[in-house]
Amino acid sequence: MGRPTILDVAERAGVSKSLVSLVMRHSPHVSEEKRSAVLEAARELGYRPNAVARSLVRQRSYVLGVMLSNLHNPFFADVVDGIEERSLATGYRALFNSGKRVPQREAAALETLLELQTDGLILAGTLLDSKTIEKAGSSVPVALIARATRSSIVDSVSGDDRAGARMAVEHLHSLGHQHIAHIDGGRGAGARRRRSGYEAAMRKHGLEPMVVTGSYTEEGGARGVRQLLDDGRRPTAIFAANDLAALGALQALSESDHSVPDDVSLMGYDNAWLAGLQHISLTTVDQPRHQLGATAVELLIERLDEGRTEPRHVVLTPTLVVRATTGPPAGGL
Amino acid sequence: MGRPTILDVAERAGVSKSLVSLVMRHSPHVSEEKRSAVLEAARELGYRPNAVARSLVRQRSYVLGVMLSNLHNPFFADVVDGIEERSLATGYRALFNSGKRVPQREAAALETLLELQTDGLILAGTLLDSKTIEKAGSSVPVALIARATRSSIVDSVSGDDRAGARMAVEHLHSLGHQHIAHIDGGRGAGARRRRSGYEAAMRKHGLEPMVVTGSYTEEGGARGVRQLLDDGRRPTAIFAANDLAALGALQALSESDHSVPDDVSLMGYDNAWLAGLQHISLTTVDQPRHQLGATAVELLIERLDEGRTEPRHVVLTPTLVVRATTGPPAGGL
DNA sequence: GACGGGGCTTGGAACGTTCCACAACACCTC
DNA sequence: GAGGTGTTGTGGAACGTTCCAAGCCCCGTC
Repeated sequence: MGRPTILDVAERAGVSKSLVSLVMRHSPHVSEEKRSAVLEAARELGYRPNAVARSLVRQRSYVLGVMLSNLHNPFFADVVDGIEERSLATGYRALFNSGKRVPQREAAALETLLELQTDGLILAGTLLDSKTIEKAGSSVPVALIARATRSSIVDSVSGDDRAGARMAVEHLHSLGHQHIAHIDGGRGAGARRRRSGYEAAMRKHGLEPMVVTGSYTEEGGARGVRQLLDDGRRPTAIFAANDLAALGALQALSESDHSVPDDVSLMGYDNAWLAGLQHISLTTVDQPRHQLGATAVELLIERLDEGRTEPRHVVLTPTLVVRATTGPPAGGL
Repeated sequence: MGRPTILDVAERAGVSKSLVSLVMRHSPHVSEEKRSAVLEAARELGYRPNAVARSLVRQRSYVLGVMLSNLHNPFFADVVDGIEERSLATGYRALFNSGKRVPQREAAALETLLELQTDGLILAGTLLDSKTIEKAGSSVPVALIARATRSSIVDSVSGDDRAGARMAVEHLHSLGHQHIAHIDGGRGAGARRRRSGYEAAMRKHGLEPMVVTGSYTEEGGARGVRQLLDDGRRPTAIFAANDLAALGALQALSESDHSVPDDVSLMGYDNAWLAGLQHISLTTVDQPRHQLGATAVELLIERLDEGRTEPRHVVLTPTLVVRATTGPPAGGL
C-alpha cells in the first residue's frame, strides 16, 4: 500500500472523508474535538494532501510556471527572487524550468508547464516566437519578462530598453566619445530595442552607429570584440547588449592587450550582481530586476483572481550606474 | 467550457475516449485511419493532454523535483544543466524551486515538491537537517547533491570535499605558504568537510590551522576577511570555502588595500564559471558540477525504474585549477 | 410539542485520465 | 462451417481530492 489518503485518515479518525478535507483546508465549521482527532490521525499516518488530486477537481493548481531562458545569466537570479517572493505572498507557488536559450528546448519546457496545468505562465527572457507565445496565452494567462510586446493576448513587463540604451550612449558621449560601438544581443529578448535606442541616440548626436552582432552571453560579447578588431573598426567605447556580453568583451579586450578604460571604455546592461564586483566594476544600466519578477506575478494574479481580461504592458524605467569601466576617450581599439 | 478533454476529441473523431488515449500514447495497436482521425480532431480542438489527471491515475508524474539552495551561486547553474540534460534523456522532466538558503524556506519548498507528487527529489546544497531529509526520503526517492551523508535512506552525490581542501592546502604549501587561513562555509553543505580537510592537511604539514567563520556567499567571504583583519591574524594565504566567498574576500581585500596575489594569495572552491573570468582568474578546486547533477538523476532513476532500494553514496574526485590568485608568500594581511 | 434554524457532518458526483477485461470482427485451419 | 487466433476497439472502474445538497441534532420559540 502506498501513501495514506484522505480515506485512511478518515477511517482512523472515525469521521467521513469530507470532514478530513474540511480540516485540512482549515475550515472554521468543524468542532474542536473532531479537528484534533483528524489532525492526530493525519500526523500518525504521515498524511500529506495530494496536490495532484486537488488541482484536478478544483481546476486550479495554484502553481505558477516560470520558464527561464538562461539560468547562467545572473540577471535572472534576481528576477526569480522577485517572482518567488511575490507569489509566496499571494498564496501561489512558483516552479521553474529552463530553455537554455534554444528555441526548441524552450518550446518543450513551455509545453511541460502547460501540460502540468499551471495556473499562469511567466516567460523570462524567452527566445520563442510570438505565435507560439500567443498560442500559449490563449489557454492560460501568460506574462513576459524583459521582452516587450504589443500583444493583445499576453501581458508583459520589461525595462525601457530604448531609454536605457540612450542613457548609455549619452553617458559615453558626455565623456567625449564619438566612436561608440554596440555589440548587440542578437535575437535575445529586448535586444532589438536596445539596438535601435542606441542607433537613435547616436544619430541624435550626429554620430555614426557602429553595430556588430553578438548575443546575451560572454561568448557573444567576445565574438563582438573580435569582429570589431577584424573589421578594423576603431571605437573608443563599446556598449555591450548586457553585462554578460560586456564580461566577454572585457575578456577579449584583455586578450588583445587593450586595457579598460585606459584604451577603451566599456558598458554593459542589466546591473546583474557581478557587474558590481570590485574587480569588474562595470558601468552599466540598471534594470529593476526584482520588481520585474514581482510585477509579472502581479499581472498574472490580476487575471487569475481579479478577472482582468485586457492585456497590460508594464514598462519600468532603468537607471544609469557609473562605475570604473568608462572614462574619457583614448587610443581605442 | 474550458480546455478540451479527451472526451471532446473522442466525440469529434467519432471514437471512444480509450482510443484517443491510445493514440496520444503512441500505441501501435491503432489503425492508421483512426489514428489520423484522432490526431486531426485533437489538432482542430487544440487538445493538450492533462498531465495532472494522467499522473493521478498512473500514480507517477514523471517529474523530478529539484530544490536549489541558492540560485545566485553560479555553481548551481551548471548542476542544473546536468540535471536537465540527464532527465530529458531518460523521459523525465525536472522542475525547480529555491529555498534561498533559509531552512524554513527550504522546508516549504520541499513540502511543495512533495505535495505535487514528484516521482523523485533532488536537494542541491540544502541546509535542511537530516531528520527532515530522511522523512522526505521515506516517502519518495531523494538524492542529495553536494552534501555528503551516511544516511541509509537517501542517496547522495558529492565531491570529495576533504580531498579538495587538502589539494588547496597542498598547493599553497608548495608555494611556500606557512600561514594559511580558512574562511569556512558555516552551515553550508559540505562546509564541515572542507574545513576538516583543511585542518588535517595543515596539521600534516606541521602548520597551525587558522579558521574564521564565513558562509557560501560573497558576504560570508568579505566578513571572513574583516574578521581576520580585526583579529590581527597575518595569513599570507586565504582559502575560502567556495568561489563566491572568495569573490567576497577579494572585494574586502581590495577595500583594505591588499593586492592579490602580491600581498596575499587567495583560493576558492567549485570552479564555478566566474572563477575562470580573466579579470578574476581565481585559483580554485574544480568540482564536476555537470556530472554532479547528472548522477543525481541517475540515482533517482535507479530507484524509480530499476528497483534499487539500498542507498548509494557517490563521491566524485575534485581537481586543482591553478590560476592567477595564488603565488609565493609575501607581506600577508 | 411541533416547527424552524443553525452548526456540524455526510455520501455521492465530479475532475480527466489510464487500465483492464472483454467485445467485435476478420481470417485461417481442419 | 465450427473453432481457434489475432488484431482493433470499447465501456466501466479507479486514482484522491473538492463541492454540493441534504441529513442530523440540538435549541429556542410560539
